[in-house]
This record gives sequence, structure tokens and C-alpha cells, in this order.
Amino acid sequence: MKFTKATNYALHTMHLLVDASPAKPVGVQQLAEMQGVSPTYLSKILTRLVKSGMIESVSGANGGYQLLRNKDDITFLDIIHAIEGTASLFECNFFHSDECSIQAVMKEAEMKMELHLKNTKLTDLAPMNKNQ
Amino acid sequence: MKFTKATNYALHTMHLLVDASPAKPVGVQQLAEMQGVSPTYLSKILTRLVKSGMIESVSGANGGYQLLRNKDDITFLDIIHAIEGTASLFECNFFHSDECSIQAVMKEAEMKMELHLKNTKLTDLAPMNKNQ
DNA sequence: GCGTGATTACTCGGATACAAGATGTCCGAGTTTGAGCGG
DNA sequence: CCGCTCAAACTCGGACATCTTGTATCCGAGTAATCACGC
Repeated sequence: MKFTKATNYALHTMHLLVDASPAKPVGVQQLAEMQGVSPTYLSKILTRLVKSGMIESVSGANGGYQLLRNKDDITFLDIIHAIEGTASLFECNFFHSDECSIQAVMKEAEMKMELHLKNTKLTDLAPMNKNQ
Repeated sequence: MKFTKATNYALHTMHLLVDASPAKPVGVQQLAEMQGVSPTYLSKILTRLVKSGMIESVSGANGGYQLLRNKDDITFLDIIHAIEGTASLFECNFFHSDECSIQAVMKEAEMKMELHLKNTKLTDLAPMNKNQ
């Protein structure tokens, strides 16, 4: 039960892209270098963000990734769901006849967290400095 | 990013123990059978609950596990922390000069969830029926 | 009837096996830009 | 000066390789209750 590193990379990358917006697309190599990841791995992560419609890829020379949606619309939850999936964090395997009361509590707790992530946008954060 | 099955087992087992309290200790085999787990694996999970001081083991014939603390004091968060650990769900690997603003948001969201889990106790749930 | 030992019913802990998912790499393919070259 | 070609700079996607962690099993050891047996 931990957020994956991919989520960490995705959030930071989106933060960088928001800062760069609405400028030219940013190359994977540059993004990867700033975070100390391999470009190939980061591109796999970004592919998931593309599929969720948050960013788009620009192929060819001077290509890279850039924001697609309005930067004010992108919430933390959007990014996390794109990477981790939207499945519930807790799945009860017990053979209940009716709804599992434990699962209900867990789901409610999860929703509390998601609500906060849904209400926080990347533009709420201070711009990221390079030496940060 | 999912809660482990061990957490599921632990929560349901604690629920069963709360129902049985303050009766005699309940054997692992019985607890495991009700959940469709192997007794040996469940005992490993329960060991963690013992170490956290929530339950105690009674060895020997007619032994098993029983509640140690007051049943009204046991929160969901206690059980989850005993199984999953207390580490933060999100760890930023980026080399920031100061605090990571992304991590701050994530930690806050996590606290929202934990707050709900801390305020919910096992005794808030309806007793568990065998055929449930 | 009473003590003593053996059996039984349990938990405990370590070692190990297995599976799944996270993490990361490699490589071939497609795409756009831009430079170079010939007409 | 224009257009064509080709190389360079990119992303894309699949196929692997590796590592960690969750899940589960096995077995020997310890412990307490109970039973059996002999005095």
C-alpha cells in the first residue's frame, strides 16, 4: 500500500509541463534528466497520461509532450487515476451475503482522500525552480 | 497502490474477535476457515497484530487469539497501521532544495483518509453473522 | 484418588517457494524538422 | 532560388530483464490442557 514511483514521476512531470505551458513541447530527455529517471521509462509513464487525454505527444524533431487540457482543469486525482487506475483501494474477498460493512468504511475513507486530491490542482502549487 | 489482502484478513479477523469478546480465545483454524485462508498464513498476519498490542495469543490446547485492549478503543487505523506500516503513502524522490509541495498535498490527502479511519471503530459495525 | 507422564491441540518463528507487479532497458519503427545538394 | 533527398532528433510500442513485495506453504519447536496409567 504505497503510491508507486510512477505516480511521483507523473506528478512532477505534469508540474513541469504546467510551468512550461503554453510554450513549446518539452522533450522526454529533458524531463527525465531533471528527475533522474531514464527517458525510456518516463515515456512509458507519459504514454498513460496521453491516453487519459491530459497531455499530447508531438513527434518528430523538436517534439515532446505538452499540455492538452486547460492547466486549471488538471487535478491531482486526474493524474493519479491515470497512473494507478481508478479501482478501489480495498477489495473485500470475504463471502458476504450483503455489502461488506468494512469495505463501506474503507471506501468512505478513500473518498475523503480523493476529494482532497480532486480539489487540488497543479496550478495551486508554486512554480517549480530548476534548482529545487 | 492497493491495500493488501493481509489488511483485509486482519480487519475481518478483528471484527470476528470483537464479536467473540470477551469470550474464550478463538483458534486460528476457525478464523481461517471462515475467511477461506490458510491458517498458517493468517497466523503470520495475527502475529503483527499481537506485536502492536491489540490482541494476544494464548498457546496450548484451547488456545487462540483474543482481544487485549478494550474493544471500543480499536480503530480501523490501528489495524491498518499494524499491517501496512505507518510510513507515508507517498515519498518524493526528487532532489528538492526545500519541502516538496507535491508531497505536502499528498500527505494532506492521506491525513484526510487516516482521520476517517481513526474515527471509525470496529464496534461501530454491526456484528458479523456466520452466513454473511 | 492422586501424581506423573504421554498425547493432543494449539501457537511461534524461520526458511522457503511462488506469483505478481513495479521498475527499468533495448530495439525497431514511424514522424517531423532541417540541412545539404542539385537543378 | 526552388525542390528533392537524406540525416538527425524525436516519440511509440512491444518484448524482455530484474527486483521487490505480497502471498502462501512447510516444518520443527514450544506450551498448555487433557487423558491414561500406575501406585
